[in-house]
Amino acid sequence: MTGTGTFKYVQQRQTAIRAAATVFAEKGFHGACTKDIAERMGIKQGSLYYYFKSKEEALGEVCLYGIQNYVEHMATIADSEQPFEAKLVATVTSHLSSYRERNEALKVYNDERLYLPKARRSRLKKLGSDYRQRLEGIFEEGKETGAVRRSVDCHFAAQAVIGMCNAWGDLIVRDSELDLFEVIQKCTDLLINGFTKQS
Amino acid sequence: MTGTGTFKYVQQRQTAIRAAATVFAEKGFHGACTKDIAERMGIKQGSLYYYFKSKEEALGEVCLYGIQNYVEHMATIADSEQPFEAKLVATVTSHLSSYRERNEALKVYNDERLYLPKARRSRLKKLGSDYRQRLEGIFEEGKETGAVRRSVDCHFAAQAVIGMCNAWGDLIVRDSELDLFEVIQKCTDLLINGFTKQS
DNA sequence: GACGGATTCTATAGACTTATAGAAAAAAGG
DNA sequence: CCTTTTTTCTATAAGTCTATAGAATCCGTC
Repeated sequence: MTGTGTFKYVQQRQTAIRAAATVFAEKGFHGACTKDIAERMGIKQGSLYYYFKSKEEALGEVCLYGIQNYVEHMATIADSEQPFEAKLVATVTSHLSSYRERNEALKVYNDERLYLPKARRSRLKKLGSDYRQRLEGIFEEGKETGAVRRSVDCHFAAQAVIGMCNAWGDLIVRDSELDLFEVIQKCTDLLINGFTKQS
Repeated sequence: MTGTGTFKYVQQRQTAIRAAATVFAEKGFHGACTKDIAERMGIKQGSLYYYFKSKEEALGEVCLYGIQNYVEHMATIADSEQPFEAKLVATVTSHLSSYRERNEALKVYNDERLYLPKARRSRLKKLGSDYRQRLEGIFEEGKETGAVRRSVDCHFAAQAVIGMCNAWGDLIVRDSELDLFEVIQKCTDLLINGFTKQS
């Protein structure tokens, strides 16, 4: 039935998650139908239920897959021994790179997670707010070391970084020609000028 | 039939648009059903079609209603005789205020417009890109007068402003306790520090 | 090549939605 | 108060979609 640890099963479930990510990103959770997802992975609609108990479960897996990566990465960045600016650059780089690597999953997390059943949503919410808090911590640390201007509101700053990354992430997903490193460069430029003391 | 200019008709169509905005914002275009919208305005599902030819038309009207306001306002700002910083503040203020005043419609424009039929979508797209171009123009002007740093990419800057406003707008719609003017204050602070020369 | 589990298929029940048609009610006008 | 117009209602056709059940196929192993 389900949950078997076969080789193919694990592999195919992964493809299923990616397929779902693509379709959800394109049509939204409610606009997408299970037939679309199944077709994209080359199986028939009914067969999809071999991998997911329900459409909602598929959404949950996509959302998790979307943020896992950069949320885990954040712990490393925050705990590292780098100066404020380097941490900020690392954060933006990690966040925006995730949009390229994981393609649509992160976008789906941002746009569709509120359609998840409550239990699953609050688990994800925790990951999200951990992320924000750690970022906030980076700003506070920056204030202590004198890198960040005294007048900066760290909570606001963290939110602004995330918001900006997501806004650009959307464009990155939509337009594959967009130069990722140019975007990273300009975002960090704006943020460093906006938040740090001029030397 | 339709299109009559009766008093009540005009008034009710307006309520219909607002009702649709709320429901679309909450459940997304595909997740919302015409019954939800009708109920919210106190009529039965079928009666909604007295005001809209289709669900898609409703979405179109909501999107238009969402941006009309601040897009029109932009022309005034761009053409005015203020220094760069004042124009930037005015833009952010106008954009974020729209989120409060027009409630969900602007959010719907951002999140759901891609589900519109092509013809309608491209008309809206034009409004959106006019907006961005004018904002870009403000930055270019700022560069000429020396307010904006030479290294700034005006196209990027305009996109960043819009992205940041939308990210905060989302939070503003979701959390009605958020202090609008505090957000405006901090956003403009970040942007001015990020893009202009320090005095 | 027969067995057993893993994977996919077909078919369908049941629920929900949009949009329309025509009747009914309400409001306006003379 | 009767007529006309506007607005809302009920009922429903036609379509779509999720999820399940049971049959069929694939595939490695003995």
